[in-house]
Amino acid sequence: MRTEERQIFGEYIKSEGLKETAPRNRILNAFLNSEDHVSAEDIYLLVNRGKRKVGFTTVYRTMKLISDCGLAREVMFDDGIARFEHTLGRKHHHHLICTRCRKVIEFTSKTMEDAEQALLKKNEFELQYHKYEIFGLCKACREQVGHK
Amino acid sequence: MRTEERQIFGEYIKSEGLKETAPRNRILNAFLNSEDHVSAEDIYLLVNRGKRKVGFTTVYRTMKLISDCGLAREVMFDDGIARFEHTLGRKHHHHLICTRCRKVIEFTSKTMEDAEQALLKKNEFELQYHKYEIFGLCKACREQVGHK
DNA sequence: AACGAAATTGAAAATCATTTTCAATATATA
DNA sequence: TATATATTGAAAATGATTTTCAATTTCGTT
Repeated sequence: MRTEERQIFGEYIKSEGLKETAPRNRILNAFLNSEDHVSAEDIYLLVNRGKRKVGFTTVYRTMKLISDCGLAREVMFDDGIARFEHTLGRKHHHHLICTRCRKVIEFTSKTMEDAEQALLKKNEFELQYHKYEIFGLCKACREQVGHK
Repeated sequence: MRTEERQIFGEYIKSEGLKETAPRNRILNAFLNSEDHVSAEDIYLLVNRGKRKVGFTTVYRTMKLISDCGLAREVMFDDGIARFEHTLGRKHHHHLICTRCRKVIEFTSKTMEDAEQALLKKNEFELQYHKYEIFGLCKACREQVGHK
């Protein structure tokens, strides 16, 4: 399973003159089996549920490789913790983030994309990357907090 | 000058049972005379150009007071450095950020706001705050880098 | 004008996510 | 299989920000 992702990672490793190792494979698997928006700590905990241990340092380093080869994108919300989301075969999106339960909803909007294009042209700005993050309360949390 | 801002700060200080001090006034002045998007370090340097010195700690603490009383908003781009922008009499906006020269252009867009409202309703999400940051190269940097 | 309770200051230490260092270990090519 | 090179992970370093705490300042009250 996840053959395509493994292959991409393997080829990247090879093309960079790096080596395939057990810790790297363990971390890649943990990431591939994770849901979106996992932090380095999340991966560290997932990977170390079993007998053999992997250090924090290796998790950070390997997540960088996984990002560099295009399987993940690092996103930084404003709690100062880097999180990783899957990118293979997914289209670019933005986030609705619940500040109470930390649930993340992804969204895209053609209208917004068009407005952004116009804005870039008007300001003669060359896009590198962008983030649109909307923080608030999700439906479930709104109900629990009593905001109807 | 900046009477209104000073008054707002003074009243906030009083209403919270805090005290007016020289360091606080010096920091407030530095912020009021600064352009937008200054970091704590920027303020620290501005405030300490003269004879009497103010510590880093006090700058951080006072910038928090200035934010709490509504004169500033703390914004966090993704370089991990908190910056402060003026809020009095300014309307909410988003940012185009040049990754080369760090120039910041503010923008607003009715189209995007409307799209956001629709999105919030559709996801039954209650907005707390949001950020739309577009990173890239400004016109000047594009030319210097040779991207026509 | 001085008193004293309460707030403030700032230097140094603590925090916290992440990165670097470096000696010991593992990989893969010849 | 040897050997050069990459990897690992514990511990120390980093860098922005926060906390601690003893010394100092403020301000309402004498």
